[in-house]
Amino acid sequence: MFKPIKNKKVYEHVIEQIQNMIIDGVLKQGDRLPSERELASQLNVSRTSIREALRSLQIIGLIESRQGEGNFIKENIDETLFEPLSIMFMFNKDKPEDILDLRIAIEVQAAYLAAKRVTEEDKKELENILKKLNKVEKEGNEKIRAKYDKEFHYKIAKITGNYFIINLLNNISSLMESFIIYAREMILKAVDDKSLLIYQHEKIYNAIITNDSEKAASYMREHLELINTHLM
Amino acid sequence: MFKPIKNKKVYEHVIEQIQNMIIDGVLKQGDRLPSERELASQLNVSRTSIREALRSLQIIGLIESRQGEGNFIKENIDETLFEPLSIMFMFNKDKPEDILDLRIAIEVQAAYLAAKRVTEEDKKELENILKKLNKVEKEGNEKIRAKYDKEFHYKIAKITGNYFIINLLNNISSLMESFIIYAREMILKAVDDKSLLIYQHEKIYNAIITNDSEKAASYMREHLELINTHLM
DNA sequence: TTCTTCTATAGGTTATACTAATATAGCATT
DNA sequence: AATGCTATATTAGTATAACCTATAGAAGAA
Repeated sequence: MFKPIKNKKVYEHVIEQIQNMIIDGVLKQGDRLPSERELASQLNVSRTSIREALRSLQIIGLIESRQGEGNFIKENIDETLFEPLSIMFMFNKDKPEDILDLRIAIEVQAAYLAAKRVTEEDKKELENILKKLNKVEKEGNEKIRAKYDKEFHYKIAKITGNYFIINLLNNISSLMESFIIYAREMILKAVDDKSLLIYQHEKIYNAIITNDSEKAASYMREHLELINTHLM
Repeated sequence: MFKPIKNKKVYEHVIEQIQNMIIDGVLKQGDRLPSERELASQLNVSRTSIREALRSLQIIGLIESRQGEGNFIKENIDETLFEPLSIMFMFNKDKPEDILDLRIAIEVQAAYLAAKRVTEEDKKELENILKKLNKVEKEGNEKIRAKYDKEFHYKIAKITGNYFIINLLNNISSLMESFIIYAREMILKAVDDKSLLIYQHEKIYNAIITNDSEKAASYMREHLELINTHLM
């Protein structure tokens, strides 16, 4: 008979409004929001509520607060996922290897899609990275080796053009580095037969440039499984 | 050469302390935090700062605020990723199909791992779901069909025991449902040859119960690619 | 016992005052 | 003309106090 009154929290309303303004294109990346006081008066709520909303938007990576300047829609939202993934990792600390399996999921699909979508320009870039990688593979410097290795995998993700894949891979890498320090270097040291790694990279590369998506995926899986077994 | 001076915001300190208490095991899932006023006095900061910290922790899904009761460490953090993924989706609205490729990434790996880790009990459960699915496939009700279809895929993710995979799949499903309403029903309607779907599900099932991870992965990919093409 | 009401305490919201960082403009020195 | 300084306005960051609202549990009434 009697209808219940509204319930939603004020700060939730504020979050919603700002999100909508972004969806509708009123606010774009890099734009500055009205000042907290102005927002408060425009929405007719207290500045505290505005701030709680802004704080939330900041944590999920949507805006950036700069004291003395204002609140801005983030240009680069590549780290959006990092915090939540870290949280999941925290509660999952018994099984850190799970993150490695997630990485395989992403990278295998990345290789598959890359083989389908690779352009001529991509092929050249990928070839360059591979050449550099093979060159330093014979020298001693682990760090440089790790750098190009990372670049190779990252480039493949880039070729897919899939924002989620690029982003997830980035975040997984960050997470791995935070928790398993120097993971990559350790892995590379653990693998005795360096030429095996070179060979695997080349197989992946060849599959991608010949648009053989199935093979690209399975070679990538083979490559990452090898690395995983050495990590355990 | 010159190092920047410290700056950290007060609420960031608060967040850090609470996170550390969780990592160190002082606070466990379901535990109640001290009241806001008590936290404020214990940490010697204002309640405003405490609240901004708590609000942030709430948004990333770490705690839950219940008015009149208190703030609690979340029991079930399955929705942790949803918000950030939505944000990414917002900025990526030109290419909604990217989420489908991410889904393939997750599910292909899920099938691969499931084939390796499946137990006898899992096999029975999966078989039951498959039987129900085949049964309703011939009847008309799309909704029930969609329900069991979803259950089949979810069970495979569950078998992996990988928290990230289960969680990501959940979130991707939510996201798909939010943005592509009734996606699953639409897909099922679009695929003329129902028996093809049955056949694909059975191939995946057989690969998993015979521990053939390679085949499980490739059949799963085939299955999802078919669905994707019908969605575009 | 069962139901209602009261009460203490929790989070939710507002208002106000102050602190700290930043950009800008204007002025002075060189 | 370039640099350095200072005052000022504007912004976010923090603190405090008061009050609103939801909840659980105690107290009381039936």
